[in-house]
Amino acid sequence: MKYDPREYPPFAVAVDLAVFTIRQGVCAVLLVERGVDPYAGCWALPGGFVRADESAEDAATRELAEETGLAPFPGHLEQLRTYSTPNRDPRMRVVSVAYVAFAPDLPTPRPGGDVVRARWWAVDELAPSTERPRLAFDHDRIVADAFERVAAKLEYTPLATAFCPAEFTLGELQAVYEAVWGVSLDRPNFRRKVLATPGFVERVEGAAPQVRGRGAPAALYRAGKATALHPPLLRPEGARSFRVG
Amino acid sequence: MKYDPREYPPFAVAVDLAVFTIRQGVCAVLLVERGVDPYAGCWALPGGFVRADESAEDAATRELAEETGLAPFPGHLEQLRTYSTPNRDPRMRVVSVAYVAFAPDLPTPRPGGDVVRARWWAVDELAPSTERPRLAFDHDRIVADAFERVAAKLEYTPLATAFCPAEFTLGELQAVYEAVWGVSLDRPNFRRKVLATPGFVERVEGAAPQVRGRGAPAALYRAGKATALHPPLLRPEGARSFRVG
DNA sequence: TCAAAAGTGTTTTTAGTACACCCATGG
DNA sequence: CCATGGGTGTACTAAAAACACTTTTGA
Repeated sequence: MKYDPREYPPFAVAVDLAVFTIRQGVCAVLLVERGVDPYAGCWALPGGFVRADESAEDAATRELAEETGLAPFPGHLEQLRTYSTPNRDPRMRVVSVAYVAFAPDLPTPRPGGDVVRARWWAVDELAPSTERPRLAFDHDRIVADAFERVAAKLEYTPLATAFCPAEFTLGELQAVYEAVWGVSLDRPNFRRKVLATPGFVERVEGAAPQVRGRGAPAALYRAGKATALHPPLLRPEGARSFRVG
Repeated sequence: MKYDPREYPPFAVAVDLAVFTIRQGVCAVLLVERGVDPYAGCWALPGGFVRADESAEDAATRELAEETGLAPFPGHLEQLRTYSTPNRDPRMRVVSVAYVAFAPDLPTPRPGGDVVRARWWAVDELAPSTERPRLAFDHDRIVADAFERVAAKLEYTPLATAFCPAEFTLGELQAVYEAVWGVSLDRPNFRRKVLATPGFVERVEGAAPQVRGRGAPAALYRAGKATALHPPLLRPEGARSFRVG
């Protein structure tokens, strides 16, 4: 490769975060309202520029801690993909590395910096067929890709546990699957499947705290050591899977 | 977001291509030998810088056509992930968006530009336990990630057909699976599985050309319209799946 | 005592596996 | 005529789906 400067035009590199959680049985994503142009007043994914001395992963981790106020972040963070359409940001050439985070129920973040407001949006509120907010840049596309990634990851990894607190019941775990996939699952079969998969969950000895409502007290589990599910827990036919835009 | 220039330090953005094919029943990846420092004499993935007016996808498509000499490229191209460790390129800050390509057997590319040589490397030649060539930058990591992506994609998409010519026999399709996964599959069961999956392959009327060796003439198929396999074709336990480095 | 949630059991259906076997072709 | 690859059939096994049922708690 030659050193002709025209061969490597300068780009700004940013990260965008699609942080998902389950609140009241509904899958939701965190958006912030932009206070400045471009797209002032629009909702956008939280994010920021990658600094000169850090990797995109570092930038995503840093922004995630800033945005949620929690360090270390208790959930799961992974790279989604990179968006690089030339005019996706009208100000300048910005390449954005998008990340997906799976979070247990977090406190609603306090606004700060250029952010006017921040709130959780149920994924249904952003679904294509509904009246939905206008998102900044290509963030509707990123949200759709991110949500599809979340739904797919639940099939072949145990990452549904990343939506739960450190100790959880099988009912809570099932609620994660049902919220993300938009279906109801057969409880006995779900239970058998989870317990039959080595390393998915580990039993925690001790009674279940009876703060979670009526019914018999449930056994508590924590996340196991497996990183993949063999065989996978495939979503049923009618499961939700939307494309925004 | 403010317009403080320190917030968006300049980066060079590059694409790297991990192009895989099946040759003589072996899965192989295309590498080029670098002629200039850094890493002169090392083998590297083909790639180049993203130009000011194109997306990373465009750059990958362009490089793929240049590298293989074929436009349009007959196989499948998809984004893998982005690598952004601060010192991955000693010259300057380079963020690289890596792509994976699935190719039918291509002619060995002619060198050109800064490339001294180019050749196909069997994935076994790059496996961790063997004496293997030193790869430039973090390309051993990218190759490993890319190969894992290929092996996984065969499970739940019909993209094995992208390794085959436009018309192919079920034996050739099975050979793709066996080469990538490093296992032998039961032919009757593989056949049933493929034919039972709607949209995986379509029958092509007409006889099979008897140029492919001995045995009875095989029926010809072409790729179907499905984009995913329901249910997936999971690799057996002993299937190959290596991490380089 | 009833609704809600946890947990167990059983039957049916489906998908996957492991084979044995015949056919067509080229050397 | 036999090795090689294509194609069919069939029995066995494992997993998934559907659903009935008991238990434990809070209201």
